[in-house]
This record gives sequence, C-alpha cells and structure tokens, in this order.
Amino acid sequence: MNRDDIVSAALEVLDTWGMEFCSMRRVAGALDVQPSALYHHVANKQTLLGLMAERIVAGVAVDADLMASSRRLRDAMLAIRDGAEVVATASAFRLGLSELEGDLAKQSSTDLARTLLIYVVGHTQATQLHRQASALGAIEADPDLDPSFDRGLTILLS
Amino acid sequence: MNRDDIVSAALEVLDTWGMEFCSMRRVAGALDVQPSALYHHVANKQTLLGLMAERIVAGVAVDADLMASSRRLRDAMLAIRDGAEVVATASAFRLGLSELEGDLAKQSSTDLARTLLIYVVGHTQATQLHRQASALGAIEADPDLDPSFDRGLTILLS
DNA sequence: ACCTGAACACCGTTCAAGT
DNA sequence: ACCTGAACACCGTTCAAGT
Repeated sequence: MNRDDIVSAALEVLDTWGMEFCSMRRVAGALDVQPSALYHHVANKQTLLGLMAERIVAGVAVDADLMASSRRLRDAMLAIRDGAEVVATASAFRLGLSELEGDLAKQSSTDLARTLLIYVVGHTQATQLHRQASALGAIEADPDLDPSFDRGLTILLS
Repeated sequence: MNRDDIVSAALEVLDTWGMEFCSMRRVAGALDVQPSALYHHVANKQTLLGLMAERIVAGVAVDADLMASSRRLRDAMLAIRDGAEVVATASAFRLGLSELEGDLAKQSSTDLARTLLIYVVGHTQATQLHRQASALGAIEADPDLDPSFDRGLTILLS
C-alpha cells in the first residue's frame, strides 16, 4: 500500500458514499487496513483531500480557449460524486490547484485565472449539491442552474 | 432560550474558536445547556448554519452600485471569524442567501447576481483562510490577495 | 413546552508494541 | 519501514424521563 493506493481508495469511497462519509476510517476499511496505517503515508486528512483534488483535476487540459478549458474543469469535477466540494475545500487551503491556476494565468492573467477558478469551482459545487438535494426530493429542481454556467462564464470572459 | 439566543451564542463560539470547533456541543456549553436542548429550537446543525449565515449578511445593503454592494457583503463576512466559510456552506445548501441574491438580481440580472455572489463569497473565503494560515506561519503571506478582490470585481462588472 | 441524562454510532489522530 | 490494537478526546443526534 502506498500514497496512490490510498488516494484511489479515497476517491472510490467518495464516489460511493459522498463527502460526508468519506472518513479516514472508511478509507482504511476499503483497504482492509487499520485507520492508523494511513498516517504512515499521509500526514492528515487535509493532505489526503489535497491529493484527491489533484487527481480529480489532473487530466484537465488548459489552452487558449478559456471557455472550453473551464467546461473541461467543470466536467472533471462533475465526473465524481462531490468532486467540486473536494476541490473547493482543498483549493481553499491552496492544495492541489496551483498548477491549474498557473496554466490558466499563462493563457490570460493572474486576475482572470483566479476569478475564473473561483467561479467554475463555486458554480459546479452549487450544481452538484443542488442535483443531490433534488434527487432526494429535498428541493424542487431548477432546470436553469445547469445552463446558467455558460452564461456566467460569458459574463466573465466578455 | 430561543432560536435567536442560539444563533447569537453560535456566532460567539464561531468568532472565538472558529468553524472547526463550532460544534453543537460547544454552542450548548456556551448557553449552559445540554446539547440535546438545542434540538427543541433548531432541526439540526445545517439549519443552524443557515441561520448564522442569514445573520452575518443581514445588515448588507444592496443598491444600484454593485461594486459597493459587493464590498459591503465582503466586509460583513470578514467581520467575523470564518464568516465566509459559514456563508459558503449555507449558500451551497441554498439557505439564508436567497434574499440577498434576489436583491442583487433586481439591480442587475439573475445571471450577474449569481456570478457575483459566487465570486464574492469564494474570494472572501480564500482570503479569510489565507489570513489564518499566514497568521499561524503555515504559509507565506500574499500581499496581493486582498487588492485582487477589486480587480476581479472589475473584470466581472465590466 | 422545554430541558436533562444517558446512550448510540460514529469521528481524527497518537502511540506503544509487534513484524 | 510498515502495520496493529488500543486508547484519547471528541462529534451529531435521539429519546425516555422529568418539570
């Protein structure tokens, strides 16, 4: 068992149970290992969340088309349950997103990169939470939330 | 003891200890009451967080000057420890922010209101977490983060 | 109606001890 | 070096029982 195995197991637990139940103890259980064993490979849960965020956005290509790049980032986060929440939590602690922010800045400016990143992650997190809540019948579905992503992006990139 | 007392106590605990330690048990302790007593006035912790967010943004005036309105919202959240995180958590669950979003939409459009809100809350949360981390020496201070708020706002409102 | 006290089913993290 | 097992100091929430 190494760091990568732990990140893989954590992402499986996340996708199956959601962020709320993605505990160190459950990740350890998925690896058939004692919780304390994880601490030989990661310093703490925050570090693990950072590594998870890194992996979630790892495949996202950033090019001169900022609109398309933003959509790809969104899709990567939507691909896994509570993906945006993990990225939001980790990026708030400045873990796992620095490379992406750098790539975006190279294509535009530091300010636009930061603003874009805040918007994309924030809107995607709202979308993902809204989908879950409406799937559980806790809230009436807002069919306009999804298409509003592109419109907000247009406002930002105009 | 009523709902408002609980919200007040919760905000005091938040400002003193931070979000991490703002537990139902600690809020109960601040009120010299058993934890279970809280559940006679609020359904659960999520609801309490919504009420806290409501109170944090309660005094924020929204007018035609969207830049000034955004700055006021930011200041209201910065006024209390982890204020932006509470608002972010609650607004993700669509609690306590609907009135503000409505006011903003009246002054502009639904899309701009949503985009603006995501940006202001997201940037302020990053600022607040960065300040704490650098105060603890866990990270080197970025003197440009604070002034970058207005520049991102300009990008959004241009 | 409002609160207590005890319980249930969990957490993250540490650390001596084993291999 | 890597993992176990037990422990520490907590969580949110429920619920019978008291007043």
